Amino acid sequence: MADAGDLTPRARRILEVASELFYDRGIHAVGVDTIAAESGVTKRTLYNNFGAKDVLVATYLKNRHSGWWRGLEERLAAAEPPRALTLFDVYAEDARTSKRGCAFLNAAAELPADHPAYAIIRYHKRSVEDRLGELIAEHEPGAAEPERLARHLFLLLEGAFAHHGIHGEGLLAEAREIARGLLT
Amino acid sequence: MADAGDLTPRARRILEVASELFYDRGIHAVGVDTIAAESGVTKRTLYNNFGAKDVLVATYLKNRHSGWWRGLEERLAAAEPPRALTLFDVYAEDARTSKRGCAFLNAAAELPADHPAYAIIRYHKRSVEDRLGELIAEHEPGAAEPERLARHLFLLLEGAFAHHGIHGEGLLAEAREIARGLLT
DNA sequence: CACCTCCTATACTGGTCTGTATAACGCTGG
DNA sequence: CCAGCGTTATACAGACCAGTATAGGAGGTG
Repeated sequence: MADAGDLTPRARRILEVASELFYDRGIHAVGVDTIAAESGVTKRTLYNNFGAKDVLVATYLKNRHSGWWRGLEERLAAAEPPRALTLFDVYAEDARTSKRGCAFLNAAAELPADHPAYAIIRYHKRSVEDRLGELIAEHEPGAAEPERLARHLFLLLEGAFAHHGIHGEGLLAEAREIARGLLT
Repeated sequence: MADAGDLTPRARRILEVASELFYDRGIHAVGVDTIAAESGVTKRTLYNNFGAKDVLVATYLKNRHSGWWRGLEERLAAAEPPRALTLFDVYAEDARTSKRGCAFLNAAAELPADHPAYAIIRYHKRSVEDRLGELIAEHEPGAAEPERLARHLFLLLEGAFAHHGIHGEGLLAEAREIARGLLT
């Protein structure tokens, strides 16, 4: 399960196509034949590069995390305080792009807990919560219960994203407003 | 897609088995052959009773909603104020039973938006949010922004449940504590 | 030139998917 | 008794599933 940078051009293409299909239709609903055909590549090439579907799934999530994280840090570098709200902005932008919600929550809902991708899901979500905690700490250095506030905002964020496909538009904007009211 | 009460004993058995399998392993991961075999019934009987897997899936969620809702109202009838927190208790109890999180969120993550079951998912979650709004209104009749508070607690509740399988124990208890602090 | 790596093309294995066909059995109500 | 219904048992269709086998082509490097 290499980084996307280590991949040959064909392998990168396979990963791109697989990522889009996994996200849009779900992981179990997409077969390797479909991925190979849509990538314009034979199945042999897919298996030479990834070895198994599970590996491709894990690579999909790992790559999605690192790309998303890079974008987040870029946004944070240009953001003005309170930067914790920037996380809500980034989530809202993701939600605007698609109605399928969070790729990581969707994968977690579909995969067994011992799937190799599950650790990546945990890592991603823990990273988000930890980063949120840092952003809160930098804005409110003397807060009474910083961890509790971080958890509070994290739950708002994740609740809104989890319900994006079910509830409809505007939920993340509302969550952002609620979060803004919780910050001094 | 009948109520569970209208079903023949065999059909009820099929629905029970299918419900457990769908919840534990995911909908796409469970085939009708498995359901029929585990129910001690032939596939013909399954199809005579439900007609198609999609119908069985929709019936699974519809039945799960009505059973869960009955349990919720029983708990609410015996609860002391603020009864909004009883919803957190019920969710926490669900979470204690299984690590697989919310059956409705999981199904939504896996199914396309035009699947017959999707409307049931929307209905279930809208019902929960509406009921939460009522419980808040009865406790704080003069609240400044009751809808916003309801949305706030709803997001805490759903965020915690969505992350139950990822994050580990205790998240719903923390969400409950946060919610308690938001109620007067 | 020879080698090596990546790729193509095609076919296949063995299994699972949803859904249907055919025929017979057992119970229950008229 | 008998007709009807839900059921059993077995088999099948046609498609898809993950993954492998075999053989050979294209391009660069020694």
